[in-house]
Amino acid sequence: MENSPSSSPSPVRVRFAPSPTGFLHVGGARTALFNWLFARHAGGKFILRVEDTDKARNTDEAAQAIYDGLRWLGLKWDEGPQVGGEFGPYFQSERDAIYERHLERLRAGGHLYEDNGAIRFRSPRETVVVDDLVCGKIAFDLTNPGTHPDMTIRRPDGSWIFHFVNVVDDMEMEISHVIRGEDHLSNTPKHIELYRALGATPPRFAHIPLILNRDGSKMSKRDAGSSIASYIEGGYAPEAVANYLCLLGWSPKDNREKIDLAEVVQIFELEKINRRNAAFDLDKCFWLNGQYIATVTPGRFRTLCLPWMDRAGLDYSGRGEAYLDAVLGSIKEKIKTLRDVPAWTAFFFTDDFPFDAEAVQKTLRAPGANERLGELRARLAELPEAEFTHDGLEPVFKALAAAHGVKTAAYIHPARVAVSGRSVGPSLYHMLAILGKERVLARLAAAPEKAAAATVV
RNA sequence: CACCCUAUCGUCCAGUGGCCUAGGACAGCGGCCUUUCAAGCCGCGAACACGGGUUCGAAUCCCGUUAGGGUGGCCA
Repeated sequence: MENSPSSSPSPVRVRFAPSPTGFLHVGGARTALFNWLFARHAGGKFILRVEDTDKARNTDEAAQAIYDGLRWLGLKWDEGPQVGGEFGPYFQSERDAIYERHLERLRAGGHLYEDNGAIRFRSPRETVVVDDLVCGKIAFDLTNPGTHPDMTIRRPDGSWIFHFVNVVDDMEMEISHVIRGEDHLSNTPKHIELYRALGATPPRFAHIPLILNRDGSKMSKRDAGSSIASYIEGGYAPEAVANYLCLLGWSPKDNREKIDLAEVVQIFELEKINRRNAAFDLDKCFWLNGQYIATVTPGRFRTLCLPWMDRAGLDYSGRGEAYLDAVLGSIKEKIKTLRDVPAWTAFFFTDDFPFDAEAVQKTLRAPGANERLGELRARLAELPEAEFTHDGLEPVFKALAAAHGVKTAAYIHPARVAVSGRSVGPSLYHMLAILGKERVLARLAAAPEKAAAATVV
């Protein structure tokens, strides 16, 4: 009565089988991630199958969001659309002949009957035990047709119903473990009936808990953070999102939050997955993203930043790679998302940078600001080029402030706004050192005029 | 309505009979530092849903209640 594991070790083959809706849901992404982790851990295959039953229109476009999302997360599939494989086609819309064949087998076995033109599967009416890797053994009593009606597997128009094609595909593709959302748990006994009627041994099942909103409601398309695209567009690092998704229902058990995906592959086990639904905490994902950005290697950080700088039209190539890396290094531990990159770096690459109205009003137009900028410029002009470094600049500011009996901040703030147009940004001395003496002096000199000209809202 | 799953701080996760006056993280609050900050550092508040058992002993096991989620489609 149970779908017990076959005694002979079969290769691990798992699949992610989304329907192409035009976007990749975080819940789906996590299901894909867990499948991928399990496959990688076991040295098996991760397969992508597009369940586009009776949705022939725009399939390619709609499926693209899924490909993009999975690739972005780093989840490469071993078989499926665009990469091929021996078990294709990987679109249900192209597997009609296969379904027909199995339909005939069921018909020959006396498992089917017609109902108003639709085809139904006659349930054996037994108690079916699902032995789930996450949920344990669960007995479903299917003996009552009133509560468990025979499922339809084909519509009068010839199109197929999910339960049937899903089972046929998993069987044909030799899927060893079906790892899917818990919303399918109650359907699993029906699927097992189908496998048996088809003379097949059911795969192992692992139903993972669902991802809900913070308030416990079901996450819908419109909820913030429900689409993977929102993370791509929001300036998240894929490794941060993947890491966060791992932590929803699974944990390394040692209170670590930041953990490399490569390490998760090593220690991931389906049996350790929580059985409880998880609420999605966008704040924590955001925080984790900041942690990743602050600690990635300079090379990786540059790779993450460049698309954003390109999109903003920044010409960052003029001063060379060392300059670029110095600039990026100065903001790396400060920004929380890649979205911030253009605004935080634009002034490093052009003299025609915008001035923040509020910063101008509050700092540059403050009483005495112009005088201080003038004093500062005079002192910095005397500083040798070679000492235009963090350590060389700091004493100049301090000495100047001390001489006037004011806090160093009195010079720091106007200087920051003068050279960057903003009140927030990288550490000031580092920022000045990267810009270099010439540009700093020029900007200090130009600031009063710019402040006067700037439109304040 | 029936069946299934679940039930530890606001949220995520740890805890699998004694190490728990329950630990970590995010968020919140307070303080410190400071050259801005959505930075850093320190600290505080915050939970075992409820009721019965079992046991020398229960967050951990059992039963019930309640709550949340899922399924019951000719959606996937």
